[in-house]
Amino acid sequence: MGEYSPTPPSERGDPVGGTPAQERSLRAQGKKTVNRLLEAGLDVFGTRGYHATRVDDIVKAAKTSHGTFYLYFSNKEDLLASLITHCAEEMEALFETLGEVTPDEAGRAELREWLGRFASLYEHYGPVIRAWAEVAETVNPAFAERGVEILGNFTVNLAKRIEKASTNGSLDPNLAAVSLVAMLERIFYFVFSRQVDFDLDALLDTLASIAHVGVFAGNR
Amino acid sequence: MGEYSPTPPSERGDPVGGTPAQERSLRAQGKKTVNRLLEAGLDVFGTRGYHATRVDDIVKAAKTSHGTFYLYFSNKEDLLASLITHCAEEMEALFETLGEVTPDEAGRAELREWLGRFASLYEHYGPVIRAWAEVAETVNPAFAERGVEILGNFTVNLAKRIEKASTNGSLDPNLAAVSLVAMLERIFYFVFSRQVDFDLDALLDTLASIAHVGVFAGNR
Amino acid sequence: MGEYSPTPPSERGDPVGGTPAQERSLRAQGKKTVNRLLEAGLDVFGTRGYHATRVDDIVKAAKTSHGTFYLYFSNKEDLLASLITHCAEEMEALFETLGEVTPDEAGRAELREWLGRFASLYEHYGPVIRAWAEVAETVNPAFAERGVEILGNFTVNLAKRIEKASTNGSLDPNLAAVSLVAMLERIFYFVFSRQVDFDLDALLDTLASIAHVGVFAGNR
Amino acid sequence: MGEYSPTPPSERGDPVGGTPAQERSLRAQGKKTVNRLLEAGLDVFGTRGYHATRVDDIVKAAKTSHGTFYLYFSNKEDLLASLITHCAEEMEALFETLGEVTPDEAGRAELREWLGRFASLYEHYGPVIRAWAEVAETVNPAFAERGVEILGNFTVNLAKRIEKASTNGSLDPNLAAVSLVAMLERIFYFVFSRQVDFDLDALLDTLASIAHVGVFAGNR
DNA sequence: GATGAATGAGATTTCATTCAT
DNA sequence: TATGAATGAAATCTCATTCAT
Repeated sequence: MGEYSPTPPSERGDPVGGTPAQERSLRAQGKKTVNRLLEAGLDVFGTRGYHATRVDDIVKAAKTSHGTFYLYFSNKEDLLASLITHCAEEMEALFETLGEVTPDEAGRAELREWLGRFASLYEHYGPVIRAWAEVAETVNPAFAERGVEILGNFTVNLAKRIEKASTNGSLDPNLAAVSLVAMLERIFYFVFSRQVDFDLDALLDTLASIAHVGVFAGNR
Repeated sequence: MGEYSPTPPSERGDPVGGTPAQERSLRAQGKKTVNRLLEAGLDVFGTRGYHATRVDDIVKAAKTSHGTFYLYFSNKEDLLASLITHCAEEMEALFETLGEVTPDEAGRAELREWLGRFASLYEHYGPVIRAWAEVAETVNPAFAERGVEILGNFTVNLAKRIEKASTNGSLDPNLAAVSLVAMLERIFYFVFSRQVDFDLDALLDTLASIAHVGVFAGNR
Repeated sequence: MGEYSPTPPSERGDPVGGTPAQERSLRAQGKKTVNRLLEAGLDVFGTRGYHATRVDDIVKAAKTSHGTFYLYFSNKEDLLASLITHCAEEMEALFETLGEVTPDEAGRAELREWLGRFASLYEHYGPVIRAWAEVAETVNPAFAERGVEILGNFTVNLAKRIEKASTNGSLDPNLAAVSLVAMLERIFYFVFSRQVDFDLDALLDTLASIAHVGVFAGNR
Repeated sequence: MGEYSPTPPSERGDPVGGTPAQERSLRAQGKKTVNRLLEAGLDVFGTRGYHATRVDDIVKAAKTSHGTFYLYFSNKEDLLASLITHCAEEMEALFETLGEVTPDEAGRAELREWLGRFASLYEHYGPVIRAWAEVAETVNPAFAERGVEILGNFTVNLAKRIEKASTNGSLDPNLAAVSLVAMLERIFYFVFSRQVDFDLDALLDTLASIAHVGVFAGNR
């Protein structure tokens, strides 16, 4: 399985803190704390779901205090925004890594590899991606815009390749691209939230197959 | 487009109220109130999302009072349970209506029709379906079980047909079935929550195409 | 001493509740509670000062709960706004009651009577008037506007009379009017906040004298 | 206009720091920091009001840190105390400068000059004077005592002169003195907090006139 | 059957103050 | 001497739920 290992925030140069954090200059200790909070947030969003998690949960998971939380983030949504920023970067990077998808076995393999990397990313950032969608719809239009931007870019890209590959007239490349992304988002959600219990490798094979044959005119 | 018109609760014989309601026998006025609350709930869940809606929102939308709400439902979750019951019935009925999917044009048309009906159902019950997934994951395992039951039944069903049609070895029928459902759930969510703006008919054509070619070994 | 008895909110037809209260329809009990809160607020502002009073203090004084407070007012400032509305009405009414101020003894008496009424109003609404000024400067410009409007009206009025009476060239009627009002506001503050301990009647005599002789060209 | 230029703390030999500062001996840099904090405090009290300013605001305005603040002052009140000490000294000095107020034009001019100096002082120390009154009432009786002491001295002084000048029986010299001070405090507050927009020279003329004619038996 | 009123537990948020470097 | 980091007590505010009419 083609692995893609999402860089945890703590291993990057500059953690992106929330609004209050950006108005201060952070030293090493401060950055460490920001990261602890980000990771705690991701963790708790994953287990309790974004809406159900209270700032208190995050603070406990990060072994720090309420006061400290508000030193770096203006609220729970602000922390989510930071996570989204990180996640968005990873997604954009990932989206660039999809090579050409030919109708032969090589094309299928390319897809399969890429799906594996996507699954890895989703395994890590799933809670953020789900919260992102929820919040985009109801709370903060800015999140929606960023999402549309990223998905849009990828979709356009994907659509071009579909167009090149496809001989199927009833298949709109753009719609097909979005449909694929939708499928991935939801099936990974099912898998990683343990609502269904599947063998991941088999699933990735199946997804690659559906995509390859269904939209890239791949040989069966 | 093959239309499927989900029966609104108000047009059925017996509205399914929440726990408190079931312990009493409702007269005409009571039933009307239950229905107003159910529809208000569905409506508000749609605009604000399940977690963000407060009992107060529902009560205002239904033009009634807090006291009245608790006369018929024990809490917000109880109201969701009622909606889920309705929705589950509709889904089960819908799932039965998928005929045989042959590799030829007729099979594609069958799929296409059925997708249209699913879209109609989703358009109405989308908020419930989304809340269902959210809540299943975190709040109430009973919801998860009911979901697994329904989806499981359908999936098994679908898988059998895929198996019959498919000649593609790398495609696990069960996984393919779930993947299809996942795709539909998410893409309809995108569409009906207006996060993307598509022509529904074209989308349904595309979805039918992907499914037909990708998993039912349909001709291109 | 000419007494002016400010109508307590509870004796009026319609208590002016805060923003949340205006969105609901209040029954008798609700109105009673609004009034209890308003009076408690006035009371506590008086003893602790606006800034130092916590919602908790008001709630305790009104013998009700936090929840109830926020049922009728959106915060402490909102309650102050209500009190200001009441106070502003009383002030406008009071300002209309100043008759002509002639240079003779009758004029002095007229002033003296009116000052007594002002003192009474200030005794009741002092805490509001002080908070009004504080908050106007820093928190909410809307309060400032209302204040300027009321004082402006009165000042213009007063200035006209000063102009009629005065033969003193170096005395700008408008400035004189504002100066008088300033003097009253502050001296009453000193007196009623017990920062100085004076005989009120003697003080009113003195104030009447200063005003009469100093700006109304009254005989000594 | 008779100008009185209040010595800024920074130009004096010994800045009066707060309690912690007095327990240590300050070098040049320390004194500079104390002064930066004092001036920042005065500045922020002016714009946000004493109660609404947080230590954080002062610290930001002084371009220093929380830690540093507490190196020199034990809290916000302690900083106010320092400012009050400075202000009190200036006021006492100012109060000594009022010469004899004769009924003729010279007396009026004397008053007018002095008022100009008072206005200058108020322009600088207004925020302190206002905070002083607020805090005296509710927080710290020591402030009240100091205020009474200063105003008392001045009032007694002023009262003697009023008594000498006055032939007006209904005018209690003490009360008249306090009333004058009250008038000045409030009208300068109005002017310098920009709640009203007046020509300062004209205002001073008017105030001088009211005081001269109203309490010093001056000729019109 | 219906409603507005009331409640209080719990969540969020602020901020003065202390601490380690 | 200076500073950013951390803390936690206390305040604000929300909202599901119960109650009296």
